[in-house]
Amino acid sequence: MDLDALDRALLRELQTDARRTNRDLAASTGVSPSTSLERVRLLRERGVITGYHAAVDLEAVGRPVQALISVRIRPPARPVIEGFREWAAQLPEVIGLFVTSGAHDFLIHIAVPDVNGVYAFVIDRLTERREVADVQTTLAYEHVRSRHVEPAAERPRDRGRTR
Amino acid sequence: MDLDALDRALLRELQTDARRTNRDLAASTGVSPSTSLERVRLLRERGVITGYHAAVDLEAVGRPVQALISVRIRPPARPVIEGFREWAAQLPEVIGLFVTSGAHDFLIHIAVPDVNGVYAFVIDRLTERREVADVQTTLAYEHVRSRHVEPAAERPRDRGRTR
DNA sequence: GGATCCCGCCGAATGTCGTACGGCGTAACG
DNA sequence: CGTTACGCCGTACGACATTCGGCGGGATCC
Repeated sequence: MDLDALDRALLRELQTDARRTNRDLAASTGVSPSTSLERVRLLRERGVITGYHAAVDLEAVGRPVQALISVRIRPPARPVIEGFREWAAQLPEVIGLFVTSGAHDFLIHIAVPDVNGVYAFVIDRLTERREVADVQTTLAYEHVRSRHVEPAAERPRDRGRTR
Repeated sequence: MDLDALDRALLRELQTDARRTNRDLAASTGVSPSTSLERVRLLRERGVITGYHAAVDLEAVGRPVQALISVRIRPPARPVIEGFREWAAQLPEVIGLFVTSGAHDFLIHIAVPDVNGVYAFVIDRLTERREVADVQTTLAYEHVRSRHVEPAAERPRDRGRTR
């Protein structure tokens, strides 16, 4: 999976603003619109770009309080882990979750209207599940997402001309 | 900040696919294109939608290994916290970070090419900073993001007709 | 070393779309 | 019961996405 300079430029632009017009993309990357369109199509087809999503402000939608819930699952066997993951991932309070190593097996990121929502999530919802052996709650004062992800490996490919 | 059923429907659609055409949005929500366009414009203007971003596959860009690094900062004073946050947020390995309560002050989410990258991040980069008092590393086997965020408060507003 | 193949880039044409604007119906208010 | 205001709709225009054929440079093979 090699990405040349043009691919990386397109990825950077689209991560910053997925609604930029193809013409703008072409202009800022220095290629013709048809080329940038084809490259972006390939990036999607190859699975490099998995989708385009609108980002919403959690405060603006009435869920300003965030928390991280560490959960230990017993037994930590595959069916149990996967079952819990699917169940947790679609709870309305959950906006993300990690399957982790270490003392706990999950780290669940939730956003709720107030601190009571955090408490309710832990003592009402999580306790529904028998496999939950331990829970540890951490408030998140802020969640910063980096602007864009840079590809790591860079073996420059040079097929065709690079006008 | 009240969002009616149409706003919520538009938010749901745009979180799933930010590139859907306005005509499609209008058709699937049952309003005219001019109405959906105006509503989306208002959602952006009010700050409910903060942007549109392409999602990239971390494996496809050569960074398949993820980890969560808990960091304790000393002293946990505002200038120190904010300084560290700004510094950490723009490191290339970092794809997100939380400012947390509890035993640690930060939870840093990184994505790197291999496990050596995790080790290097901790012992090379983090040790550059004097304010880092303690570090704890957790591997993340998987990161699941929920499909979309539902607005919490729903006071139905009913301005104008709702054909 | 030269001819050939291949692949990616480009430019133009077409159908679709985003966007602004004027009018209207409904609901709320006095 | 008259008035006001707000949001929705339809239309028109300019811009855009998308497709297709052709071209040029690099690599390969003889």
